[in-house]
Amino acid sequence: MAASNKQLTSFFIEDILSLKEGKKDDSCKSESDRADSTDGRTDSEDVSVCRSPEDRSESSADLAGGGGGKKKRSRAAFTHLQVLELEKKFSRQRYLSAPERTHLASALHLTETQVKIWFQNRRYKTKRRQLTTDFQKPDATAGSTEEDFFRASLLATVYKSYPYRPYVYDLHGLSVWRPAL
DNA sequence: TATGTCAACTGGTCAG
DNA sequence: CTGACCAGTTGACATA
Repeated sequence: MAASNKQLTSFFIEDILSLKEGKKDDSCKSESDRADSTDGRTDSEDVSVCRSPEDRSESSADLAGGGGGKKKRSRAAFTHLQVLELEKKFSRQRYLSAPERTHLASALHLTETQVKIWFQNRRYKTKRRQLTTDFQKPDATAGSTEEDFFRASLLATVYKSYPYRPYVYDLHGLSVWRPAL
Protein backbone atom coordinates (compact mmCIF):
# COMPACT_ATOMS: atom_id res chain seq x y z
CA MET A 1 0.00 0.00 0.00
CA ALA A 2 1.52 3.19 -1.02
CA ALA A 3 1.41 6.33 1.03
CA SER A 4 -0.88 7.95 -1.39
CA ASN A 5 -3.88 10.13 -1.02
CA LYS A 6 -6.27 7.39 -1.76
CA GLN A 7 -9.02 7.15 0.75
CA LEU A 8 -8.37 3.66 1.78
CA THR A 9 -8.38 3.93 5.52
CA SER A 10 -8.83 7.57 6.13
CA PHE A 11 -12.07 7.19 7.92
CA PHE A 12 -13.34 8.33 11.22
CA ILE A 13 -14.23 6.41 14.31
CA GLU A 14 -17.81 7.47 13.99
CA ASP A 15 -18.02 5.87 10.56
CA ILE A 16 -16.85 2.57 11.88
CA LEU A 17 -18.96 2.65 14.98
CA SER A 18 -22.06 3.39 13.00
CA LEU A 19 -21.09 0.68 10.59
CA LYS A 20 -20.66 -1.74 13.44
CA GLU A 21 -24.13 -1.14 14.70
CA GLY A 22 -25.54 -2.55 11.55
CA LYS A 23 -23.13 -5.41 11.30
CA LYS A 24 -21.52 -6.99 14.27
CA ASP A 25 -18.63 -8.58 12.51
CA ASP A 26 -17.35 -7.81 9.09
CA SER A 27 -13.92 -9.23 9.49
CA CYS A 28 -14.73 -12.00 7.09
CA LYS A 29 -17.41 -10.46 5.03
CA SER A 30 -17.69 -11.24 1.39
CA GLU A 31 -16.31 -9.10 -1.35
CA SER A 32 -19.74 -7.76 -2.12
CA ASP A 33 -20.11 -6.65 1.45
CA ARG A 34 -16.84 -4.91 1.15
CA ALA A 35 -17.56 -3.25 -2.11
CA ASP A 36 -17.73 0.09 -0.41
CA SER A 37 -14.48 -0.44 1.36
CA THR A 38 -12.09 2.12 0.07
CA ASP A 39 -8.89 0.33 0.75
CA GLY A 40 -8.55 -0.80 -2.82
CA ARG A 41 -7.51 -4.28 -1.92
CA THR A 42 -7.97 -6.98 -4.44
CA ASP A 43 -10.20 -9.96 -4.06
CA SER A 44 -7.32 -12.30 -3.62
CA GLU A 45 -6.18 -10.34 -0.63
CA ASP A 46 -9.63 -10.48 0.81
CA VAL A 47 -9.46 -14.20 0.67
CA SER A 48 -6.24 -14.28 2.57
CA VAL A 49 -7.65 -12.22 5.39
CA CYS A 50 -9.81 -14.95 6.73
CA ARG A 51 -7.58 -17.90 6.35
CA SER A 52 -7.49 -20.36 9.15
CA PRO A 53 -4.44 -20.93 11.29
CA GLU A 54 -4.00 -24.23 9.53
CA ASP A 55 -3.84 -22.49 6.21
CA ARG A 56 -1.30 -20.08 7.53
CA SER A 57 0.98 -22.69 8.96
CA GLU A 58 0.74 -24.57 5.73
CA SER A 59 1.84 -21.48 3.93
CA SER A 60 4.75 -21.12 6.29
CA ALA A 61 5.76 -24.68 5.63
CA ASP A 62 5.73 -23.96 1.96
CA LEU A 63 7.97 -21.04 2.47
CA ALA A 64 10.36 -23.16 4.43
CA GLY A 65 11.09 -24.90 1.21
CA GLY A 66 9.26 -28.13 1.81
CA GLY A 67 8.19 -29.94 -1.31
CA GLY A 68 8.88 -29.08 -4.85
CA GLY A 69 6.34 -26.53 -6.01
CA LYS A 70 7.05 -23.24 -4.30
CA LYS A 71 3.83 -21.52 -3.35
CA LYS A 72 3.64 -17.79 -3.33
CA ARG A 73 4.01 -16.21 0.04
CA SER A 74 0.75 -14.62 0.97
CA ARG A 75 0.16 -11.38 2.73
CA ALA A 76 -3.13 -10.98 4.51
CA ALA A 77 -4.84 -7.64 4.25
CA PHE A 78 -6.75 -6.97 7.39
CA THR A 79 -10.13 -5.34 7.12
CA HIS A 80 -10.88 -1.82 8.27
CA LEU A 81 -12.61 -3.15 11.32
CA GLN A 82 -9.84 -5.52 12.22
CA VAL A 83 -7.28 -2.75 11.95
CA LEU A 84 -9.46 -0.39 13.86
CA GLU A 85 -9.94 -2.76 16.74
CA LEU A 86 -6.26 -3.58 16.78
CA GLU A 87 -5.39 0.10 16.80
CA LYS A 88 -7.86 0.78 19.55
CA LYS A 89 -6.40 -1.98 21.63
CA PHE A 90 -2.91 -0.77 20.88
CA SER A 91 -3.80 2.75 21.88
CA ARG A 92 -4.79 1.47 25.29
CA GLN A 93 -2.02 -1.02 25.77
CA ARG A 94 1.07 -1.71 23.77
CA TYR A 95 1.42 -5.25 25.06
CA LEU A 96 -1.13 -8.02 25.25
CA SER A 97 -1.26 -10.88 27.66
CA ALA A 98 -1.90 -14.32 26.27
CA PRO A 99 -5.56 -14.39 27.26
CA GLU A 100 -6.08 -10.93 25.85
CA ARG A 101 -4.46 -11.94 22.63
CA THR A 102 -6.58 -15.04 22.41
CA HIS A 103 -9.71 -13.07 23.02
CA LEU A 104 -8.85 -10.36 20.54
CA ALA A 105 -7.84 -12.89 17.93
CA SER A 106 -11.07 -14.81 18.16
CA ALA A 107 -13.10 -11.63 18.23
CA LEU A 108 -11.47 -10.42 15.04
CA HIS A 109 -11.34 -13.81 13.38
CA LEU A 110 -7.59 -13.66 13.26
CA THR A 111 -5.02 -16.09 14.50
CA GLU A 112 -3.14 -15.38 17.70
CA THR A 113 0.02 -15.28 15.67
CA GLN A 114 -1.42 -12.61 13.44
CA VAL A 115 -2.37 -10.52 16.44
CA LYS A 116 1.02 -11.04 18.00
CA ILE A 117 2.84 -10.14 14.83
CA TRP A 118 0.62 -7.13 14.31
CA PHE A 119 1.40 -5.76 17.76
CA GLN A 120 5.05 -6.53 17.25
CA ASN A 121 5.15 -4.71 13.94
CA ARG A 122 3.06 -1.89 15.34
CA ARG A 123 5.39 -1.31 18.27
CA TYR A 124 8.42 -1.33 16.03
CA LYS A 125 6.76 0.95 13.52
CA THR A 126 5.78 3.41 16.21
CA LYS A 127 9.26 3.41 17.61
CA ARG A 128 10.84 3.97 14.20
CA ARG A 129 8.50 6.82 13.40
CA GLN A 130 9.16 8.38 16.76
CA LEU A 131 12.89 8.11 16.26
CA THR A 132 12.60 9.61 12.81
CA THR A 133 10.53 12.47 14.10
CA ASP A 134 12.86 13.09 17.00
CA PHE A 135 15.84 12.99 14.73
CA GLN A 136 14.32 15.43 12.31
CA LYS A 137 13.08 17.63 15.09
CA PRO A 138 15.82 20.06 16.11
CA ASP A 139 16.27 21.64 19.47
CA ALA A 140 12.97 22.35 21.17
CA THR A 141 14.23 25.68 22.33
CA ALA A 142 14.77 26.96 18.81
CA GLY A 143 11.53 28.49 17.78
CA SER A 144 11.79 30.73 14.81
CA THR A 145 8.80 30.87 12.54
CA GLU A 146 10.75 29.44 9.67
CA GLU A 147 11.89 26.50 11.74
CA ASP A 148 8.41 25.92 12.99
CA PHE A 149 7.17 25.82 9.45
CA PHE A 150 9.88 23.39 8.48
CA ARG A 151 9.07 21.19 11.40
CA ALA A 152 5.41 21.28 10.62
CA SER A 153 6.14 20.28 7.06
CA LEU A 154 8.12 17.30 8.19
CA LEU A 155 5.40 16.31 10.55
CA ALA A 156 2.83 16.71 7.85
CA THR A 157 4.85 14.43 5.64
CA VAL A 158 4.94 11.75 8.27
CA TYR A 159 1.27 12.14 8.98
CA LYS A 160 0.41 11.97 5.34
CA SER A 161 2.32 8.78 4.95
CA TYR A 162 0.20 7.09 7.49
CA PRO A 163 -3.31 6.29 6.35
CA TYR A 164 -4.73 5.48 9.78
CA ARG A 165 -4.19 8.98 10.99
CA PRO A 166 -7.56 9.55 12.64
CA TYR A 167 -6.93 7.15 15.44
CA VAL A 168 -3.23 6.64 15.53
CA TYR A 169 -1.73 9.94 16.26
CA ASP A 170 -3.83 10.68 19.22
CA LEU A 171 -2.64 7.96 21.46
CA HIS A 172 -3.19 10.07 24.48
CA GLY A 173 -6.53 11.05 25.79
CA LEU A 174 -8.26 8.14 24.17
CA SER A 175 -9.86 7.05 27.35
CA VAL A 176 -13.17 7.98 25.86
CA TRP A 177 -12.93 4.88 23.74
CA ARG A 178 -14.81 2.04 25.25
CA PRO A 179 -13.46 -1.43 24.99
CA ALA A 180 -14.99 -2.79 21.83
CA LEU A 181 -14.61 -6.40 22.70
C1' DT B 1 9.26 0.64 -13.30
C1' DA B 2 10.55 2.67 -8.87
C1' DT B 3 8.85 3.30 -4.57
C1' DG B 4 6.31 2.85 -0.23
C1' DT B 5 3.53 0.06 2.84
C1' DC B 6 2.76 -3.82 5.53
C1' DA B 7 2.05 -8.76 6.94
C1' DA B 8 5.05 -12.38 7.51
C1' DC B 9 9.46 -14.02 8.36
C1' DT B 10 14.34 -14.48 10.47
C1' DG B 11 17.62 -14.44 14.04
C1' DG B 12 19.28 -13.02 18.37
C1' DT B 13 18.12 -12.21 23.30
C1' DC B 14 15.85 -12.86 27.61
C1' DA B 15 12.68 -14.47 31.30
C1' DG B 16 10.26 -18.14 33.52
C1' DC C 1 13.05 -25.48 26.51
C1' DT C 2 9.45 -22.46 25.29
C1' DG C 3 7.48 -18.33 24.14
C1' DA C 4 7.63 -13.44 23.58
C1' DC C 5 10.26 -9.68 22.52
C1' DC C 6 13.09 -6.48 19.30
C1' DA C 7 15.33 -5.19 15.02
C1' DG C 8 15.48 -5.72 10.96
C1' DT C 9 14.43 -8.23 6.13
C1' DT C 10 11.54 -10.30 2.62
C1' DG C 11 7.98 -10.51 -0.59
C1' DA C 12 3.36 -9.15 -2.33
C1' DC C 13 0.97 -5.47 -3.69
C1' DA C 14 -0.75 -0.68 -5.05
C1' DT C 15 0.30 3.48 -7.06
C1' DA C 16 2.56 7.49 -9.17
